[in-house]
Parts: sequence; C-alpha cells; structure tokens
Amino acid sequence: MATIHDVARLAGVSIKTVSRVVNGEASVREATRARVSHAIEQLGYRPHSGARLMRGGKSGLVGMITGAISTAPARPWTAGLSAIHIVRGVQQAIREAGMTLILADAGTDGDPEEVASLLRTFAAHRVEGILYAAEFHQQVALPVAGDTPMVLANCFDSRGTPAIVPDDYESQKRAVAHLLAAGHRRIALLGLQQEIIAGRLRHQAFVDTCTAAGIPPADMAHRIAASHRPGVDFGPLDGALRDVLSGPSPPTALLFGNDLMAMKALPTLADLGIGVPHDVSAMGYDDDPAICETLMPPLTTVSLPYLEIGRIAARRLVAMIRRQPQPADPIQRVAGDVVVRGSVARWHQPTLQPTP
Amino acid sequence: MATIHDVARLAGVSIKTVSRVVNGEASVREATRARVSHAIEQLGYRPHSGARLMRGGKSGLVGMITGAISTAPARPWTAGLSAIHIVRGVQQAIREAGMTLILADAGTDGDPEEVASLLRTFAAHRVEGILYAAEFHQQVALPVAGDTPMVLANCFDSRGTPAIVPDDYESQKRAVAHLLAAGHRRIALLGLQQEIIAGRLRHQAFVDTCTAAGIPPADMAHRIAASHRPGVDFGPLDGALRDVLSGPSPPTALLFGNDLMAMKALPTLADLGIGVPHDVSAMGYDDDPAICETLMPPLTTVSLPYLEIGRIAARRLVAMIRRQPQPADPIQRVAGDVVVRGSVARWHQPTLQPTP
DNA sequence: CTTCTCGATGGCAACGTTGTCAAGCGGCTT
DNA sequence: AAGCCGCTTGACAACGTTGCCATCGAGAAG
Repeated sequence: MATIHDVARLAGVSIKTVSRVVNGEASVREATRARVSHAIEQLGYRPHSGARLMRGGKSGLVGMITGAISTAPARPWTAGLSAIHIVRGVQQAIREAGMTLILADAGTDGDPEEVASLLRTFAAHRVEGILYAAEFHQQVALPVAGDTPMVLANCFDSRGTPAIVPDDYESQKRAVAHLLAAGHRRIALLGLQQEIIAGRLRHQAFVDTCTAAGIPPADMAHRIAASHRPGVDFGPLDGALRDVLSGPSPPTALLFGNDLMAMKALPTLADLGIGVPHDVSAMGYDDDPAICETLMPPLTTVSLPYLEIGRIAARRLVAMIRRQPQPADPIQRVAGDVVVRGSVARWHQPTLQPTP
Repeated sequence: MATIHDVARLAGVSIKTVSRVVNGEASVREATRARVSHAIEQLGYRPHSGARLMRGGKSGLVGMITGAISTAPARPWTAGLSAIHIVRGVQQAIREAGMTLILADAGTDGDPEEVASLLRTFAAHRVEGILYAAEFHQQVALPVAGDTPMVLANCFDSRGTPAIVPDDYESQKRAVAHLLAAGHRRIALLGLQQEIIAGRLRHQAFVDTCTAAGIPPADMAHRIAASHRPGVDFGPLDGALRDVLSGPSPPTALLFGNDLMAMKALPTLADLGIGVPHDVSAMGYDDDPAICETLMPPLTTVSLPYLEIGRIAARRLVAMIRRQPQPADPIQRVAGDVVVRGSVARWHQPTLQPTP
C-alpha cells in the first residue's frame, strides 16, 4: 500500500503538503491540490489509520457488544431477533458520524468473562466508545471499561451508565388506550413473566390505564402465559386462554405479551369457536412483520422501537465522545406506537338483553 | 492509557523486555516475567494496536460487508434474515482465529458507490481480509479491493474470487429423495422465480431426481409461486396451488420454495379440505424455526446452511491471509440437510380401485 | 586462566502520520 | 528602498511498538 511519501514524491511536494490535502486544510494552492489529488488517485493511497491513531489518538472506531447475532437464529422469537434492529440503528448512526463500527458477539448472553475479553480487544484497538445491547430489557452488571465512554441499549445498570431502553410502560399504555378507544371495557392481558422487567412494567401500565378509565378490577383479567425465559415456553398460554374466556363475562379484547404468543393462541381460539376480531379483539406486541402481516386477520400490535433505540444510543455515544453536554437523566426511554392492522374491532355495548 | 514505557518504568526493566513478555517470547526469566505481568495488570496496560500495525503491518482486522442487518428487519422473510446466520458463522470463525471483525452495512442491496466507500474505510483501517455476504444466492460484481484477500458468501462473481455458496441443487435433491423414500410418486414443486439462481437450480434438481427415480414427467408438476423479488410476493401461490391440486391425479406431496410459502399455503389447503400430512405431504425450505416449529403440523423442511457458509467463508479467508494453500476450485458449495418434522407422511400406493 | 557459548536484557531505528515552527516569496505600505 | 504581511510550503520531532544487534554475566570447554 502506498504511503504519504510515495504520494509526495510522485506529486513533487513534501509529505506535509500531502497531509494538508488529505485533511482538507486550507492554504494549499489549487494547482498543488490538484497535483496531489491526482497522485493519490493514481497510487490508490489511503491514509494509514494506525499511524493516524498513533499521532492523534483518534481511532474512529466504536465497539459494540451484543448477543443478538448469536441469539437471533437460535431463538427466532422476537425478543432475541429485535436486537438485530438495535445493531441496524447503531450502524446507521455511527456511519453518519463518520466512524466505523466493530461488532462483537458476546455469545451466550453476556458471559462476563467473554465480555471482559471483548473489552480488552476493544481497548487494544483504542475504540473511542463502547455500546452494549442486551437481548431483552434487563439490568446488567458489566465489567468496567476504563474511562472509555459507554452507552447501554435495551438494558441499564446500577452505576448510572447512560442507557436507552424501551418505554414498556408507555407503550403498553398506548395499546390499552387503543382498545379503550375502540370501546372495549373488559380486557385480558396474557402477559410475560413477572421476572422480566417488561412483564412487570406492562402489567402495571395495563392496570393503571384501565383504572384511570374507570374499568372495575374484575374486568381486567391478568394471566401469565409464558414461563421462565422470554418467549421460550408458552406452555401456560393455552390453559390461561381457556381459563380467562370461560368466565361469566369474558373479555372482549385480548392483549398478548408478544406477537408470537398471539399467533400461538389462534388455534385455541379457533378450537373454542371464537373468531378474531368478530368475537374478540386481539393485540400483539413487538410488531414482528413476519407474524403480524401473515396472520389472518393481520395482527394489530405495538412496535418495539429497537431501531430507534439503537440510533439514539449511538448518537448519544458520539455526543459523549465529542464531549458535548449530556442530559441529566442517564436513562432515556423510547415508546413504541400502536400499529393498526385488522385484529381489533370496535366493541359496541350490547343492548340490554332480557334475562331468559 | 498506559504505554509500554510506563510498564517498563514500573517494572524496572526496558521496554523491550515488556514487549517480550506481552508477546510471550521465550528467554525472559520467570521472576522478570512476573514483575512485568504484575505491572501490566496494575496499570491496565493494553498494547496499542495502531503502533503494532505500523510496526508489523498486521491489523488483526477483517472487514465484512453485508446488507443483512439492514435488510432483515425490513424484510423478515427468510431470504434476508438468513444472512444474519452468515454473520454469526463469520463472527465465530474470525474470533477463533484471534482476529477482530469490522462489520459494515451496505444498506440498499450492495449499492456499488456505498460498497466502494466501505472498501475505502476498510483500506484505511488496513483490514487483512474482506468478506462480502449477499442477501440471497446471486452473482455480484464488486469494486476491486486492491490485493486484499477477499471471500464471497452466498454469492459469486466472474473474476474467480473464492466464494462459498449454498448447494441448492444438492439440497433440493435431498428433499426430493426424502419424499421418494416416503413412497411419494406424484410430487409438485411450488417453486421460486426462475430469475433467481436458487429457483433454477432447485427446479433442475427436482426434475433430475424425479427422472432418475423413474417418475414420468406428467407426475412432476412445477408451478412458479412467487413473483419477482425473493419472498416478497406470493400472489401466484394460491392460484398455482389450486391449479396443481385440481387435476385428475393430484400430487401426494408438495415441495414449497420456502417455509413462508408453505405457511401461506395452509389456509388454501384448509379451504380445499385437504389435510396435511394426511391427504398431502408438504415440505418447506430454509428451516426457519419461527415458522416450522409453530405450524401445525410442524413443517418438514431443508435447512439452508448459512451458519456453516459463514464459518467456512471466514476460515477460508483466514487461510488466504495466512497464505496457506487453497483449493483449486474457487467456488465451494455447502448442502443443507432435510429436517424431519411432522408434515410428511408415508404414501401407500392405493390398492387398485374398481372403475366406477 | 582464557575463550567460547548461551541465556537474559537493553539500545536504537523504523513504521506513517500530523502538529509546530520556520522559511520563501510576492505584493503592499510607509 | 525597507519593512511587513499573508499565503504557501517544507523540515522535523513525536506518537508506541517490535526487529535487529549489542552487551553483559555465568557457566562450560579448552
């Protein structure tokens, strides 16, 4: 690979002048600039990032650690897959900032030893910032990374590291509001496990929003329809569904913990002779197009703004690297929007029926 | 960040000795080695990759270009998503080789200008090798990358660049053989577009394998059930399915172009009153667990060995970087295996029925 | 005892780049 | 004419590391 010396020789100038042209500095005569540019073109010269790094201390690299890549194919349900969106958002923002992303895979869900090893690699490459994306909304405890700026995505820690997380509460609130606006007054949440932050927050949002709308507690059913790990096992779903629908005044709308759960619920509903959305409305969560758009009817859901989370996380990291002022609150929440498809119908209060 | 000089000072040795310890060279007394190691630990010293690169010319970086990340969320059907698996395989193999992966996203399907720009970035970072992964099996024409070793994954070019591609022919052959072994003698292929390499190769494999098994041409139906872009539009599917099943001696087994297509076909089959696998057997393609394992019955399919392709591509690239001998044929094909689930039943030749 | 060998360690240059400082050279002011 | 200014250009050191060669001391061989 040609060096700055080769270019200088070919253009008949000093290496310093070449440096000036490469870095777009002023005060180079147009004729000189052209000669140098031509020589660069001719030799296919690219500045040596190692030498630059040594001189100036800026590597232009950002390191990202995620289990997303490893996890996505092994567990294709949305929780894992969505972290891919975070990577995508990060990629975009990092490139916009003119930096380069080093992506590393922590493999088995952030094994601390593995993460520490990756941080060492990053340190060797003098990354200017580090991003960590978790597979699902959770608290993490990462090894410290010296004084390299760091931002967490889809997770947070107890050290006050800046973190961008989904606003599970607000998103679920919007979902419930959507059902309320459609006239539903008896709603069931077939939710995620309470061990998961999202499970807790969304349940809380469900209760709060319903309560604020004057729904009596008896008309908000809540069942946990997944077990242990996110999305892994929906064993409880079938039973919970039958249970919640068998009461004297069954819900007119079902809120599922995620799209996959909604998809798995369809056979049971069909078995019970309950049509969606005619007999009961249904909403998913995650906005996984592969599921939502292929179901019949297409599934109304709430998007998980992972792309946005990635973008915001990367922008915040870049701001930290550039020592720009930071918001006071380390945690930044991003809510998703209701994606209206066809699985929610208006609910009309049935006219009073004569008791038989 | 501490430098080698700081370590040397703290340990009371010369920088050269520190260098020796860091690089695990022999001929350092155990006591000295321990002192230096301790100093390194204490200062949190990491060798400066930029300086190393400058001295030795080895960056330890491998650049990878893919549209996979961009594409996966926007088009969640398997063709796009699977490239994620390639990234995963590459990650594993690159890390095994002790190198670091720089991942870049070509965004809109390998826009040449974008790719060229990424190659420039890679050149600046002095990557030792370059990987390019395409979204689906195709021929590509990339800008040249100087003399940096390069390997293509899921695509190939006309310049004889080493390429690892799925063996669509062999994979489809195995799928057909699976059906033949189950006793099927009338098979329909609801295939991909012929514009796509996979579409052509799989059709050929279908015809060849059936022919070799003595199936008369009339009993191998072939319909194209997707239009233009891979997986985007299955408009033709419904019609093709009804058409192929309406003949006098309809097929006993259906081979779909991919899992998603099989999933979309189910409503039509239900509508026709045809049960799977009782009345007709069905096989998908891709082995997308989200689809295959959630359908009823679970879908028998053929895996697309993307993970393996990524791994092999990365290993081959590392071998090229290390100037190890290369196989003569630049193109390496990897076949997938039949994944047996529940959608293929044995077909028993019906006993001769009296003509009514 | 001298010479040789060998293991352990150190000194120094070089890698490619940019910041600092200085110099050359017109033209303009006094 | 002398001095000054601004524009353009160049010389040189320094960044952190490793390869090459030198040095030093201890023990072995003569």
